[in-house]
Amino acid sequence: MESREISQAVISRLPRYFRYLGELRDKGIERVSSQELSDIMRVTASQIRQDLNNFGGFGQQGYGYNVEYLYEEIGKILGLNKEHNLIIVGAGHLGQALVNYMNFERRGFIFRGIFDSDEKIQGTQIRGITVRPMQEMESFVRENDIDIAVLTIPKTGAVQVAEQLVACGIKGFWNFAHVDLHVPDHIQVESVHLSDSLMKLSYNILSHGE
Amino acid sequence: MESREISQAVISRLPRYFRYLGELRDKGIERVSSQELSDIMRVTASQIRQDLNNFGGFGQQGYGYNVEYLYEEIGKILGLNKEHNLIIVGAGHLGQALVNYMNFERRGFIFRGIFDSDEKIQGTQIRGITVRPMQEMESFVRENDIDIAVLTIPKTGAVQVAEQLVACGIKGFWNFAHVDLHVPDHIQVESVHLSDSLMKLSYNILSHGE
DNA sequence: TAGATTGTTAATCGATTAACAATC
DNA sequence: TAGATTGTTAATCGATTAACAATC
Repeated sequence: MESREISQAVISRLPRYFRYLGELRDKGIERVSSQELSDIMRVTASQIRQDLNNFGGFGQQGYGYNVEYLYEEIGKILGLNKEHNLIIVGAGHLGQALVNYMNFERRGFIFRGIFDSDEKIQGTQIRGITVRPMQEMESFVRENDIDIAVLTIPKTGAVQVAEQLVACGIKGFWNFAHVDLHVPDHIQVESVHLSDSLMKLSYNILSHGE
Repeated sequence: MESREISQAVISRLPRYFRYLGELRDKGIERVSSQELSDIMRVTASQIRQDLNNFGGFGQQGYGYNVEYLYEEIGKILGLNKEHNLIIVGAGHLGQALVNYMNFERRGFIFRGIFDSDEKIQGTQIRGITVRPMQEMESFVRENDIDIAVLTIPKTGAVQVAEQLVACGIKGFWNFAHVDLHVPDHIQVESVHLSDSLMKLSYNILSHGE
């Protein structure tokens, strides 16, 4: 059952719905119609209804959607009701910034281990978590039920590290290395290519055709 | 002239072409066909040709594309042949990480100023750049020909800071705050919503329908 | 019940892929 | 010239929007 795949375009929009619903909830608003949400979020009401109905009928005709309920349901769809165990590979500036960012933890994404090949920082702590040598990574992942590896290492090492982690049964990568990871189908990769993003901005800033 | 707008889907792929062409160039490879590039990049050859032809005929029948030339041309399309002056607003962990990341500078994105409302870090330096108080931001932007503002502040402050910067003539925002910025049409926003990205990964990790 | 608004089907739009004539 | 490969048009596919019957 549940044979139709839901498109990544839809999935990409869910966190945004989740965010706006959270804000409505925090304001104490109880119900919202697709049209009201459409006005706030600047997407069509049609798209909102279409998107939500991929996952079930969360609304009620003549009423709209219950904010609290829809918020909770989207949270569940996104897997935010479960804890995720993460490791971070690469304790440079970006790795440290991510570990220090509290909001991930609030959503159930818990950093369990930090790994780095630089001996000078091994043994130091970042937000109470010890930086470990790379040699310990594989056993750590196996023994601590790690779901997600965050790669904040230079691209040269990333492919090989990813291979190791695949062999240890990792489920997904949050990849900040500037390289495309090729992993088996059942393993997920979400890449954040910061320089690609900046280049896109650079393009859009140029005045085209006037 | 140049009346047709080029879709953001195409623009998003340009940095990736640029990256692969750079790698081919570094390997000393002189020419590449759309089919070869297709095999390496795992996109269709048709898409590559279609994408490139939005900007002009860079290839040659029977030969393919000259790697060096195409690399340079895509760089120009992305505006990488020009320097961009950036400021960063918010000198927290993420802000520091971005300032410290050398590769942006290599591509012509130069951090000129850092601003933060926290008096304790004002006056300190990050990679040789002094952290300034927010009050100095507007005049700094006006006097230093700043194109891009990188927002690494909490979402509560972001909207108001963005408004100020729009009034100072900023061209674009690289927005890491967890909020959607609404700015006039001629101003560009490229958002990096890290938690959205992580939630998407979380969804994809769940085993759906088996 | 009447009004409101969903869930869902149908229509449109845009993006991707295929095909092939042009041409190096 | 013959072979290769582009540039570009046509066909397909998928995603978005519109419309409306179902129903609370």
